Amino acid sequence: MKERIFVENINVGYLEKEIILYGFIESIRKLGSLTFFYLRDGTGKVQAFFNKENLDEKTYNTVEKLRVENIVRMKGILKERPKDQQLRITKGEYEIEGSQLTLLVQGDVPPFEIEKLDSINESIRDKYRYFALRNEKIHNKIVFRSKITQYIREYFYSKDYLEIETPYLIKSTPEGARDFIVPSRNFKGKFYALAQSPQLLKQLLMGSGFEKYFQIARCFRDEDLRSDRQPEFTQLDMERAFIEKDEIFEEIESMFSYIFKRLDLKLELPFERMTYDDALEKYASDKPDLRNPLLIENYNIHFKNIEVNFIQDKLRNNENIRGICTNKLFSRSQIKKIEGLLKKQGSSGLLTLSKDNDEFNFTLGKFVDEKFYESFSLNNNETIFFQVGKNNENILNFLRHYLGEQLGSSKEDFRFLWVVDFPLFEEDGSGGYKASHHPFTSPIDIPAFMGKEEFSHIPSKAYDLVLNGSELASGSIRINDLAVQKKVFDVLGMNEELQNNRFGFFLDAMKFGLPPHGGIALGIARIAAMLLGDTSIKDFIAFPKTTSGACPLTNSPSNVSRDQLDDLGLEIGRKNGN
RNA sequence: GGGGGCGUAGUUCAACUGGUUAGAGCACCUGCCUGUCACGCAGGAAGUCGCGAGUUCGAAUCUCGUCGCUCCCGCCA
Repeated sequence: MKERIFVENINVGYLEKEIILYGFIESIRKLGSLTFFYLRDGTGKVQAFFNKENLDEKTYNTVEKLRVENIVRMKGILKERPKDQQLRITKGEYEIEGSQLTLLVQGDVPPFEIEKLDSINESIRDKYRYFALRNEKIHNKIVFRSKITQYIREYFYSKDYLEIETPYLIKSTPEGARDFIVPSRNFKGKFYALAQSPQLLKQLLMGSGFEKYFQIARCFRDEDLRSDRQPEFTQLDMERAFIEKDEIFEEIESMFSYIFKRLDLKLELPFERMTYDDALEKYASDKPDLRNPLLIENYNIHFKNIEVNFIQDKLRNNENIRGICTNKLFSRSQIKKIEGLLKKQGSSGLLTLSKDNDEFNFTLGKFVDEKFYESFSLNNNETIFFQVGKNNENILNFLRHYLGEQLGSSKEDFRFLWVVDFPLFEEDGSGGYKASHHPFTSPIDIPAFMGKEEFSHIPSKAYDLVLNGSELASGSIRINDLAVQKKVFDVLGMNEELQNNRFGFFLDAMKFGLPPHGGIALGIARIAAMLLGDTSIKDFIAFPKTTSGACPLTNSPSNVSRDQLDDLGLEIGRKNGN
């Protein structure tokens, strides 16, 4: 008995020979006694046809019964197709004249047409996800992601890293994201949490002498979703002992270089670097998209002497006048539209200054003189968009993006960027502090930090890797000194008891000594999505959740039985719905 | 928690200011068809207008509530 061959392996060597294929039926065309279709297997598509005249009755009856998405085995002779007939499917230059057909499975009529998946409603696609995944485009995204994972493993193994698993059922530590909690049967009334990341455990591994660790780890965070965020997601998690951040940057750059090489893509090294402060100042974002060349500038000094009350009030109130200069003139209605969009983002208004045929046009034109205009050294056909405000980065960021799109900034390149020196803490809005990365991040200047009483702007050794405006990775050099760690916990408002309660095991480990260490974690689905130019990660996950965190395919979350609850010593108290 | 968009046949959409029996493409079913590849032609079946109230002589359409999908803000150490 002859062996099956895969569509991708079809080649001239099989011409005029009998081959056996397995797969799914797509796009049937019946023309009397001729029946054409595409046969699709896991590797591609090829056209096949059956001619009634040359078939035995049994095969003919099977061909007559054939429906789209049926699962078959077929035997036939491989033929070359005339040049003018070839199609852009995987093996367009070939076709198979079938002689035998076995209908392995004839399922129900499909819930939608696979080829039209792009326009099918998300809820339908998700409910029949296994079916949607037959679509070539999504199928290939899952394949692509698998390749990325493979290359990452290849890279780290080649560099002598150990892949070590850490538990998913761990102790709940309510810092950071909300935990998914898991009740314990043996310890009734107590709970595990699903790991938000392997953070503390990988740090402990550093203390165990595993100096080069990596893991492709699932992370669970019970927070609201976005198109680039799922409640469970996979990270490449890595950590090394005796290392500083430049070495981590080099390692990750070298890893991407390897991935790009395997994908036959070009990549320039090293990646650009920018401090967090610069990123906010020039791009109003801690993850700037460098494909957009527009920069934000501070124009306070130009407005210092103009006689407009609301401007002076705002400047006295420590608000800033920041703006973006573009080499284009905008119509009144375009500007009105932009102002409307900005207001939706929370802006209180929009000022513009432009120069057309040496004539200046400024929103507050009647309140300013020549000196004001001269201070800008504006060229003809340029327009500056101003925003007045404080902590209005989201508005400026929106404006920069919008103007970038209007001016047609490139969508093609891969612009990697390290954003460094994130602040150690952020104000939490109620007089306290919260960790801006996580509480295990080392300050840059430890002695200075240990002496401080005020913690607003302490630069830390935390860094992000940004690609085209999307955060791909986040990491830091960690604290490995007990006193420093305890002081961070203090600043976060945790008293001694709480520290021991939540992180006692970790503080103990520190007492016995953790080497200096640091690492980083990269979102795998995001990498795959970004490399293909997608903003949503959903298609890179075989069975994703909806934006409410539900799974329409399996209908989770769902109720559990009385018995299950009894086993766990649980009772449903307050609840919404049924 | 807040804001925007959406929900009508298996599916994608239409149905004006409320007004006869809610339409169309694709898919599906039947028949014809030897080079199709968005095959073509003829015919057919197919609907709890997301769900629940309300207004009205009359609701897919208006009002209120509710559920779901999606995008964004908050949130995501």
